[in-house]
Amino acid sequence: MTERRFIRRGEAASSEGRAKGGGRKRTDDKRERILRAAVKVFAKKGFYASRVSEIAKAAGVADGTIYLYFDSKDDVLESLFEDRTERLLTALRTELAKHEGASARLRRLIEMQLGLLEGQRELAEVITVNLRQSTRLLRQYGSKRFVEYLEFMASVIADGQRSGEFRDDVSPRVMARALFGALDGVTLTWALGEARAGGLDKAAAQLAELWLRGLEKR
Amino acid sequence: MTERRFIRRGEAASSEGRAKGGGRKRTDDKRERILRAAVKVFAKKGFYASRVSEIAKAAGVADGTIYLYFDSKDDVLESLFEDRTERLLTALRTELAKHEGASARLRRLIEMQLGLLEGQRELAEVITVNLRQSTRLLRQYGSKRFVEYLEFMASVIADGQRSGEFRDDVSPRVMARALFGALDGVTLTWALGEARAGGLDKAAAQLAELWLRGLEKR
DNA sequence: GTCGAATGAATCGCCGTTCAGTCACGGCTT
DNA sequence: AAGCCGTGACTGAACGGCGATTCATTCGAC
Repeated sequence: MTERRFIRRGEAASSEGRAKGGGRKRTDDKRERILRAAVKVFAKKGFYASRVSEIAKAAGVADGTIYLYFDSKDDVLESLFEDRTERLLTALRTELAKHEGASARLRRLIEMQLGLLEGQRELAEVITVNLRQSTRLLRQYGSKRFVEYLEFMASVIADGQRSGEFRDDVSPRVMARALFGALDGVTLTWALGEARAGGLDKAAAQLAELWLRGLEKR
Repeated sequence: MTERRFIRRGEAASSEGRAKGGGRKRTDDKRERILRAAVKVFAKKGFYASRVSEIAKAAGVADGTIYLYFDSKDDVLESLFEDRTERLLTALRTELAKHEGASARLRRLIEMQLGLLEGQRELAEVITVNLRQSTRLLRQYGSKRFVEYLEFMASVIADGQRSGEFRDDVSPRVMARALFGALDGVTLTWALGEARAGGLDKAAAQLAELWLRGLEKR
């Protein structure tokens, strides 16, 4: 009911520029343009109130073209989410590898999740709000990537317990969910509110402190 | 665009029972029946995938009747949310008044938010998931009741800071958002997952411990 | 008989999706 | 080099289904 068809991934690294004579080859570049447009539109009006034709217009593409790259409107949201979460996850893995100790890593994780969104209010809004709008996404218990993300958070905590840095009388999974929820809640307020610069960074510092103290073994 | 019409609130305390000869007077009782049915339907399929006719059927009422009590499908969700949040808030205010000290009160708050939902998986699901589905609800920065709820949480924290129990280098508002997010995240997983009995209670204990340690002045 | 709550079939506008047609490209033939 | 095709990406008007909402009608209570 929702296989992704046609799509060729990674290919010709898409040198981004419109280049010379608008090619006639299907490009990942176009797929990306659609995703970017979708972020804007979804953020402004929410998934259900967004029209496919609006996304098409914003992407500078015909309505039908969207269906060459995605199966359905739902698939656009899902792909968007998968795609961006994957990026975040990759960035996190790379970055956290540079740090020693569960505390430092957890702090960095919090800073990064909030930090990356600080400059991307629209994306933040789509992820926190719209994710919950596609029933399918949630029913499947979140997409694979999302579960992967939570498991990653849980593993950071579990590592800390194993090394003796963190209390081991709490469930890493529950803590991961709670931490994600906390970050998500703060982001939501920020995105829907004034979204003032630096707001998330300040929140990140406070939250990191709170969680580290809360998890500290003593 | 969304004034609530016709509706008579609180009146005749609705003695709940179907009573004798199904009256021909508009009753709060019927309104409540519709809300209860809406919880079930929304929980099962999500707000957008739910059909007004399904709610009507579940409530044992004609489609059109719903429009005698609510302005629109959106209004049903909004009313549901306002109504239930108000109940929770009232219960919380009463309960917390019985406890001395910000720590005890915060712990009780966490236990209650999770505890009240423990027996009401469907309601939990509607509140955590569906709330975010009505763009309007969110855009208005959450309903009045929701803001009220958050302010209440923030005030518990602020009290603790004033009394010297909690660190005062964190923003009560940010912490309230984060705490709500954490509880919400845990509830969401629980509601969508196995929802095993006692799961939320256990989570409540862990979360309370974590937050109290994190907020503790030292 | 009057009032108005309740009904539920019919309406009607909307919007996701389709698909017949267009057109750019690149290879092939001459 | 110039003309000719075949291919398939792209287009966007038109379709079709769906479901929220309406409202003419029913009927119970007083």
